[in-house]
Amino acid sequence: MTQIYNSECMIFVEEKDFMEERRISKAVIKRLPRYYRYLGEMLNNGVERISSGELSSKMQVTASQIRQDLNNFGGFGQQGYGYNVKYLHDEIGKILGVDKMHPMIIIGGGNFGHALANYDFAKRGFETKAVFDVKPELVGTKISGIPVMLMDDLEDFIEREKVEIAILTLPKSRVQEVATRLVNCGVKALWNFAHLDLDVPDDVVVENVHLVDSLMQLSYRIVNDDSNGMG
Amino acid sequence: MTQIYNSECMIFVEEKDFMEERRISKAVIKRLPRYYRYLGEMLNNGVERISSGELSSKMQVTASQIRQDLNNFGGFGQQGYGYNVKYLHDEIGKILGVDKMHPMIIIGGGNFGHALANYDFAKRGFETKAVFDVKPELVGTKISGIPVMLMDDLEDFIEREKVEIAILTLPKSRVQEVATRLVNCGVKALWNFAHLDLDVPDDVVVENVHLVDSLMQLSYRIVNDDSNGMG
DNA sequence: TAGATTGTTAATCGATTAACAATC
DNA sequence: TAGATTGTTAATCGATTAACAATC
Repeated sequence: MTQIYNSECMIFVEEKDFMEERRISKAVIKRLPRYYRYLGEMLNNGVERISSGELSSKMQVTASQIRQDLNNFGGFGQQGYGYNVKYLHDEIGKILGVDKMHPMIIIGGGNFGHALANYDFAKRGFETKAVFDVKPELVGTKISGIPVMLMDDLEDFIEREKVEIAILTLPKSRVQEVATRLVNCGVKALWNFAHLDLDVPDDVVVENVHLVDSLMQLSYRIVNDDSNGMG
Repeated sequence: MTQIYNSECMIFVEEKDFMEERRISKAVIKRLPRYYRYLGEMLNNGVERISSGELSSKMQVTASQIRQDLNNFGGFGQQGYGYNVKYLHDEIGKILGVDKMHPMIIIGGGNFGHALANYDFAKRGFETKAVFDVKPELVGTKISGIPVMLMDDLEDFIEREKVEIAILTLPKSRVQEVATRLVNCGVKALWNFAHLDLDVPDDVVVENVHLVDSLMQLSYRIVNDDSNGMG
């Protein structure tokens, strides 16, 4: 931050330094993948341009919010025209980092590990390089083309393949220990499916998928059915 | 709402009618399962009482927020003492509706359907009654004790077993059609794993688990590494 | 040019944090 | 009782919505 002189109101105001990025709120980041998805679908349907107003009614958010969200990252539209669908889609892709490949590994060869290995994340910029498990009988097998490896090879493999993301689908009791091991050998991001909050350094990114929490929110809304009043 | 007389400041203010529930914000509801989880763990560890201050440092949220959140639902604590862990845990359980059993079905017998069928949601108040699939060869088999059934039996089964929740793990192309079918025979809540926003009546509860969106948020945070500045 | 629609500032709304009187 | 800690009101902060000048 630098204090710069604002001639308009004759006081000093704080302004961002040139080149310093604005802090983007979590709420905005959460909405980006949804914009990306809708734009991707329009692109598939051959839609060329879209206004914030049209997108607004499709997505059930205000046009104002769409314009505000996008302008956190720059002006992607054109007055009187709107947004070019392909351009905007690709730009959001770059913001999200899905224009680059991110090497991933899955830790835990159970049901969820299996399901995630079969999921085609590759088309969105995420390539699953291996599934790690403790059971020696699984080693050498493949899950939809992805090799299963032993935990002994973890550190070597991560270094060799420059793994960025680890998907954690192991039992609660073993997750923290493995997370620490991963962090120690340079994994930047953990996608955590265990029902547990991980303790990792600040520079490591953790995204939790707490299914039980999600189901409980669903349950809350069933039980506390607010059909009364318009709130 | 009723206008009641406030003697203090000599004006009329709006007050909630007796029995009318306050609208609870989504942010609060989202935090409840986490409180429930931490309290459950303390309970297992034999902790009897906890203050908002202690819980605050354990959970990395402000004590103020904890007290505000809880007081949306009533006063569960005692001045000078704090909160009784078991009591608070059970009360939040009731608020979330996990004190009652919720009959569920899974639609889609693929990898995710399998993984979810194997997951023990039952201990948290959710009982999976059946897995539905289109493949006739699966019918009659069981997935960890849960029978696999044909889609033809869907409506009958839902009525007979009073199914409340349907877990949707089918291909994108078929989800909306099935969702509509479920809503038409009285299912109250959909737990949607398809990467698609469902169109259902307002009184039907939808909770989305958009894994790709979650992964993209992770990706955003890797790419836009904000190690600079303290924000 | 006139009409449309953005980018952006200002106004509003809601959520979080701070403060403190009530009370166990 | 004195100390602790809640419940709750007030202050602050941030996010959403509205409005409109800029401009294609």
